Parts: sequence; structure tokens; C-alpha cells
Amino acid sequence: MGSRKTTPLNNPTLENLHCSIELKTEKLGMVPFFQDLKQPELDKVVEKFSANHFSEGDEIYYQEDPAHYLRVIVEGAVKLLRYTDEGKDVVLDILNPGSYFGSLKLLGSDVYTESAVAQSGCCILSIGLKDFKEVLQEYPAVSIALLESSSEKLRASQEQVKQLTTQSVEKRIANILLTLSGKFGEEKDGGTLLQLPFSRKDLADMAGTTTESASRVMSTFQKEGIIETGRQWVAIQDIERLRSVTKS
Amino acid sequence: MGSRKTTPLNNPTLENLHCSIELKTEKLGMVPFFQDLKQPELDKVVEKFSANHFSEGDEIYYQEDPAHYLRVIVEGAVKLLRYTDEGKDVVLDILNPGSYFGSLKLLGSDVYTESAVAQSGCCILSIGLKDFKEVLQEYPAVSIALLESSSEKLRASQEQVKQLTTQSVEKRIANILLTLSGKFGEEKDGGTLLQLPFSRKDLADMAGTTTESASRVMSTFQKEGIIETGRQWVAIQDIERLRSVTKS
DNA sequence: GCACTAAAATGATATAGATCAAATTAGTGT
DNA sequence: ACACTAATTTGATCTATATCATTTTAGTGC
Repeated sequence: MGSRKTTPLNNPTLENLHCSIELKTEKLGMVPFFQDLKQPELDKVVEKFSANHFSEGDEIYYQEDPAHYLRVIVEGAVKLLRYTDEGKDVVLDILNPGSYFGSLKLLGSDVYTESAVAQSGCCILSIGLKDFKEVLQEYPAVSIALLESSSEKLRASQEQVKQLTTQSVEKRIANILLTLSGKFGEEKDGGTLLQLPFSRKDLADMAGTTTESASRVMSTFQKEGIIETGRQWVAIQDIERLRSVTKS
Repeated sequence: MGSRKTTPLNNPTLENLHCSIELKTEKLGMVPFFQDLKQPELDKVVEKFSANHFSEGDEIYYQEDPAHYLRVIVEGAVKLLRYTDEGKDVVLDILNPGSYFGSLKLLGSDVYTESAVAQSGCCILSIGLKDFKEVLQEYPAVSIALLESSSEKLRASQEQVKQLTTQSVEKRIANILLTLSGKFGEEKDGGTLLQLPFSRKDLADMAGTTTESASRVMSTFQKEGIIETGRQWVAIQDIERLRSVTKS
């Protein structure tokens, strides 16, 4: 046994995705902008969040929907994307546990400008924007830390702009793999398995290319021993070579 | 007279760019995140800003420099860009009066991730991050409003990502002209003159293309009567046609 | 182990836009 | 009005990547 081919990805059981109050608190405490809160303060904030479970492929919200919540990932991965009029999808980001998403429009009303899809089964905490505004007013340190996170996201997006305009498809894909490895990488027999299901199409939509081109690049990487890959999974075998593809 | 060809752009005199205290107050009051402040509060905040003048082409700061200030444009235009290792420039944005830029890293130290260049002569207000942090702590409403501005910038950047991955050069350029028209447009004999000096190279660096390609697109637009253009200036003659280029 | 299917790979071709190389011209200073 | 120069335009290729068309295969359920 063990010879039969199966996906190397974990298939998390439902229990893992059910958020206990302890898990909620633990994960919210890891969110950068709550890190300055003391335990009793954090406990009070945690109460305002409610937990939801989503299965792989579920839409968490759809672009153009009225935006009422800020969300934080406890477990699993979330894909943020835009569907264009011409039917092409643009993946803006894939988020890991501890990341926030949704709306930060605390004044007036708002509409989501992207869609959020559960990339794997996941557990998500949500807080209404009205409640969140109260948190910010009560703890100015949270606002300030949040501002930093928000700047950080802007930078990441600008980096994406830079790559799209100046780098080849091969380099963009190498960069994406490296980024994902930082977020979802798990050591596994000599390599780094990206612990999330994602297809050539996902990769292509992240890199701003086609599935075919993404596939060709991945084939090359595999032939060169840089990665191992199958359906919906990738493991990085030689991260240094991957980094060197990025440069040069 | 009048028959000699000269640029239609205003060449602002130095006086206009010298920031009087009244101009400072007026412009800071227009900045979205100070809009909720009452006059006496605003006056106190204004004191913490200092004014500087920059001539066209001056570097306001350079990427990788240590970041100590948040800045607000009173007069003129500022270009934010990244120089890549391969020598290509990526223009991230061109900002108009009332916009902020610089750093929002209030915790720990930081380094600018892009360069800022005076696109025209301009007057800029700066506030040290330490002082600014105090403002935020004193007026939580400012933090909240700033968070909105920051989200708005993220959206704009994501929109740029979307366009780069899904739209042709021609459409991207049409979109850029429309955006700039909103920021810098001035009615002038039947058309909308973009009141800022910017070259084909600037346009190309914004659109993620080459000067030659940008030039070809602009030539087409001019032949079709959609725009009029010369060295470093553009006027939009038929904004509806330009919008329709965007779609289709 | 076998059949099944959606994902991935591969091949052939087309094309938008890059690149390289000149020619032209708009706007300035005198 | 004239000379000057950097910005712009235009032309002729070249190439990375998209597109279209099939084939192959990884992983699942039985």
C-alpha cells in the first residue's frame, strides 16, 4: 500500500473546520491588527465575531454585493477574484489563515469590488462593520495597526502591477509559487508541499496568462526538477533554482 | 500673435507654488481624511505640517530611502513610480492636489517602496510620522476616514491589475486618459485639456507598454479626432468616443 | 484492477505588441 | 524668422504568448 496515487493534500475533516471559541480567540489574536490588545480586551472583541464554515468552491460573497462585513480566516484558504465582462477571471490574491478581507468602508455604504471564494474548506469569522467601527473607536491602536496592514496590501498589489508589466510569464509564475510557498508551504519528504488545492487555471488567473501557458511553464519546471506537481497540487523541490528563475 | 505654436499648458509661476498658510489650511481641509475635523482642530493639525516646493522633475523621495513623512499635495502633480532592475519604469499613479502619499508605517521604521517625482512644479505639505500618529490617536475619526482612503487606493491598484491582465494596450491607454481627465482636466475651447506635462514615455510606463506603442495608439486617436496632442500635452476632444474605445 | 472524467499537457498556428532603426516635427531660445 | 533638439512618429521586423485543436493522464469510485 501507499503505492496507489492519491493527492498529497490534506483533506481536512469537518471537525477541524468547526471553530471552537478557543480557536477563534487564538486566531484572532494572531491577526496583525489585534496583536496589541490585552487578553480581556481581545475576549470582548472576539464575542463580536461570528463563525461560519464554507466548503471548497463556495462563494463567500460576490462582487457588487452590498458589503456589510469584515472577515478573518481562521482555517483554510480564500481566493479573491474579479470576473471581467469578457469572461476572464483575475485572481487578486489567495489568503491564508490570519488574513482579513471584505470591506473596510466604515462610513456610508459600500459594495464588494471583488468576489471571495473558498479555495479549500474553511472557517471564517465575520464582524459587522458597525461593530467593527466601535472597536476602532475604542482602541485607536487597532486602527493604527490596521492602517499598516492596509498599506502592506497596497504594496503587494503594486508589486503585482510591476511584475505584470515587466516580467515574463515564467518569472511571474516562479514568483507566485514562491509567495504561495511562504503562505501555504509544508515540509514534506525533501520538498515543500503547497497545502492548498489549486489548478493551472488558478495559477494562470493569478499570473495573468492562459492555462496552456501556465501548464507549459509548470512542465518545464517539473522537467528541470524544480517542482513536482499533479492535479491541483504543487510541491517545490528546489527552491533555490526557483528563486534564480525569478532573477536572471 | 497667437499663431506661434506654444504649449497650451499653464506654466505656474513660483508665487502660485509658494504655500501661504491660508492655502495650506484650505487644501488640508479638502483632504478626505481631515474633512471631519472642525476648524480649530484643523488649525492645530495644519501647524504640524511644513511646506516645500519642488520643481518639475525633482525627486521628492527615492525608493529604498528611509520613510519618515506623510505628504499631501497642495498644488501640482506628483508621479509615483518604481524603477526596476532591468531599467524599466513602472508608473503606479499620478496624484493631484488633495492626494496624500509617502508612508503610513507608524509602527517601527519603514522604507519607501516607490519613488516620488514632481511631475510639474508643486507645493507639498509634509508631516513627520510621529506627529501624525499623535493626530490619529487624538482624532479616531481621522483614522477611520484614512482607512477608507487607503482601501480606495487598494481598489485602484487592483483595477490596474485587472486592466493589465485583460485589456489591450489601446483600451488601457483610453482608460488612463479618462482617469487623468478626471484628475487634471480643464475645459478649453471645446475639449478637455489635461493640465499636466506628460510624455509618451510617462503614458507608456503607466500603461505597461512601450513609448512606440503608446505613440501609435495616440496617433490613431488623434486621426480619429478623439484627442488633440502635442509634446507633453493632451486634450480630449471627444470623451464619448474615448469611453466607447474602453468598452466594445 | 478497471473504467471514467476532468485536469493537464502538447502541438500547430496566429497575432498583439516589442524591438530596432530612421525620419519627422513641435516647441523653444535667440 | 531660423536653427536646434528632444519628443514623437513611422516603418520593418521579430517574438513571447494567445488561441485552437487534440491527446494524454492523474486521481477517484467502484
